[in-house]
Amino acid sequence: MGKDRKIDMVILGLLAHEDSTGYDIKKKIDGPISFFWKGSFGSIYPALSDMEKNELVKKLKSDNSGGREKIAYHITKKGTDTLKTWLRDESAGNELKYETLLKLFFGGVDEKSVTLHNIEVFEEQVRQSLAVLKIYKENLEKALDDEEHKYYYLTVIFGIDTYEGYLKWCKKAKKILAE
Amino acid sequence: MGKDRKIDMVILGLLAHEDSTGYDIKKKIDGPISFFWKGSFGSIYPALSDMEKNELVKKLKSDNSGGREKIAYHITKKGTDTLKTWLRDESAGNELKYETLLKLFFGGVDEKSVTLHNIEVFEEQVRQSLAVLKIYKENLEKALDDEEHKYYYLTVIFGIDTYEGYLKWCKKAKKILAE
DNA sequence: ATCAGCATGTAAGGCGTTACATGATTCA
DNA sequence: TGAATCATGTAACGCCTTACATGCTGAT
Repeated sequence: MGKDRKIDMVILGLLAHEDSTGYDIKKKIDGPISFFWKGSFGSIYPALSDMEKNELVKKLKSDNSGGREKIAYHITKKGTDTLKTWLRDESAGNELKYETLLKLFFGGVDEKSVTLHNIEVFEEQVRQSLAVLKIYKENLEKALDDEEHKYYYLTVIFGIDTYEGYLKWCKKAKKILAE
Repeated sequence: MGKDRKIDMVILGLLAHEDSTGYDIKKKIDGPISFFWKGSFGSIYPALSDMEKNELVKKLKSDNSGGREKIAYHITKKGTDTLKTWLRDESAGNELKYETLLKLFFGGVDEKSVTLHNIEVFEEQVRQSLAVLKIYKENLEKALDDEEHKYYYLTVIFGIDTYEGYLKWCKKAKKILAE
């Protein structure tokens, strides 16, 4: 019976920082957040509507100057309270669906070369993601005195540490398989 | 339009190793696989039915001796081929929904102590999972000559490497926040 | 002219969870 | 007797993705 939609918290979190349109929110989710969460228009717009009905967000008067109408949203007091309640709730469902690991686990069904190739593909993806994260990190280190940026920085180094661990594992795994 | 249900592959992968009932499959998923994939009865039984219709698995004659009837399934040639096709497909959607990171990212909205506490809760969970994985690892190292166990072993050390990375990050993060 | 990007939204449908329904056996 | 475990399945419902519908502006 839930009302447990996490996309609501993502939107509320972003709105707590600044008023945004659904389109803006989508762009932000596709940025650094995309390393640990995803969201599509098909989930963002309905979530905004629902939250407006529940008075967690408020529509600002739409801007019709230039282009299609733009509807920016502002977080309400009730919205901020909801966000804080969620932040203070210890329980956090960290659900991973790691298809790479699944393929690895069942690798014995097929030839060894198949698994080896899958590891290499994974390694390449990780390397690319890591490169992006390192650029984020460098830019952030120039502005670390800003308290707001600190939290962002922590998620970025989380990604870097994790991905570096993955790369180490890839090397190890290839060696073990070759034996 | 997809027919892209990954639970099918989990089931097929497990059946490739040995004939099992839906109940058995659930237990196996709740074991070591649970670190990177989840599955409930509500998804397993319908998946088995569908795959039987599509001739990927075959019902073995049910065993009525003792307790409720037991229906074991066996993977067919078509099932094995489907599994291999998936294994050989490079694309792997590694979707993470990391609520801990989400809370961290929006931590600036609330007091610092809230984030600090969330990190500590996360740290404790990781520590516990790590302990379980290390037991798996020890047991596996006694039977590493078995080629089948090698793949299992690789997933376990993946978990260990990853979680150790998380712990390192937790320490770092607490320090940065305290500054 | 045409295409990419801006911008909002709906519709269909897949995937999955939780809770429920059912019922036998084993053990305290 | 009652709880736990074994065992299969269905129903209701929630969440999300993809694809579609719509239409403006600015650059090529």
